[in-house]
Amino acid sequence: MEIALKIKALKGFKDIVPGEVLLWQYLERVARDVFDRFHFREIRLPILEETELFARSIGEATDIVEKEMYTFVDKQVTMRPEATASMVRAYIEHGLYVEKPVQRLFTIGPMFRHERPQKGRLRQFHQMDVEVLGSENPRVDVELIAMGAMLLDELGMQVSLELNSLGCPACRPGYRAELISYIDKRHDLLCSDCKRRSTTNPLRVLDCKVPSCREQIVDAPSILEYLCDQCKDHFGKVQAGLEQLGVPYRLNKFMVRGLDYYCRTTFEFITADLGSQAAVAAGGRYDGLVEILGGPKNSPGIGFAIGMERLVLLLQQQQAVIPEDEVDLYIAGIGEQGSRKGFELANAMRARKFSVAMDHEGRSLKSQMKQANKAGARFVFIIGDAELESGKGILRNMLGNEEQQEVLLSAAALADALPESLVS
RNA sequence: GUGGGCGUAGCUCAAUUGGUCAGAGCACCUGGUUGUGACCCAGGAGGCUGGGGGUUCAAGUCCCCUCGCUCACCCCA
Repeated sequence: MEIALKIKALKGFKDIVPGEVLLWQYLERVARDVFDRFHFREIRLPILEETELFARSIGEATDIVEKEMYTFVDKQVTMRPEATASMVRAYIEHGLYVEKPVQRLFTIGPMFRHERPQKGRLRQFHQMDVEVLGSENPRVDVELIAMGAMLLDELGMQVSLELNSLGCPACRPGYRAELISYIDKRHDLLCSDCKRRSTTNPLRVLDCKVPSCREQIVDAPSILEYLCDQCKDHFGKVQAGLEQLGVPYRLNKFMVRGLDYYCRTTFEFITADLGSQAAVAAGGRYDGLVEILGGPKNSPGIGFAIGMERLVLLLQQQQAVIPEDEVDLYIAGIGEQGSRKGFELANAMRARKFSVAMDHEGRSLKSQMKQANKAGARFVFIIGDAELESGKGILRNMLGNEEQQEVLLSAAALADALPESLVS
């Protein structure tokens, strides 16, 4: 170890080093392309918001708000634990609903939750968040879900889609009461967590992983049987739409949400390859949220978030196409004069849109060739005393075997000698 | 907040019952006749074995404490 390098990144905070960044960029590139095809526009949002925003939207009693937020207590501001609240805040603040009745937005960036880190779960993590604000049409639900499926498919992900409806303020309370009475009858047979849940968040009992609890809830009342006519109709159209587009899904009447604002359609794209962090993307409808945050009444919304760390983990373990780092041209100078000329050419070639690498440490030609190879250079241009003398450098094709040619020591000649496909 | 696993070179890991055990592979650097990569060969650099204390003639190797990492629970993307 060098000098006291004692300061390390915080627990749950990770550097994404250059070798991994390629994968992240690939992920973002594919995602932006898909979002664009579905005509979503990017919005960039602040990372810090008033604490109140999250308390009101996510819910005071949720775990996120109760114990996982990074809050500056003396300032009443919080590092965002998710993006939907900010998205809706911006939607209201800028009157976006006036500019365009239905807004289709996405944002990409870091989120912060103070949880114990584990596989696929960090304290600073990254999400791609997609939202449609201003439409209640079930076709929007279908389109959004289909987009998620298309994105994951294009990334080569093996995931499955689970779907449920949570009802609305008109029908959920009735169901909740039924469920509570069902749970209470079996209270003694539940695990300790579920005993606690039965009062704090009874719906959570439905997705407990303890086998004995699962046995108890197999016959629990299903929300789907308690949906009001409007919700039932809406959910039916969502399912029909998914079938029309050929998006496979599985009904999961036990799937619930951790955030208060969700209603009606909820869905998760899950994988079996990430340990306990199975959800790579999840979301749902939140028709009351805009109004709760002070926006216009009757402003429905739906969206979902994609966990980028989780996707990167999957890409890595599924050994998906890992893009390689490479440069077009490596300039190898021999001796002070040669590297001096090379230095000038490198700059000129970069101005001509070629990516160019060069060594400044006075390495031997052999060493520079090795560097060029490692950098993934397509071509190496060699300039030494002899070349300065003749006015022509040696252009070597690194992909072929021993293919070399002489090229005048000028950026114009060099650019002509290189394949046009390299120009970026 | 609760539980389990683990901490030896940049990375992945070895080191018999505590006694040349501080190593290998990869990566890195330099060479293999004057100025040419990938493969190969030869050298080299790199670790106070996470930190502190204890037991012992002797400790990566045993005990205690501490810090860190990791997986899982809770919860969630």
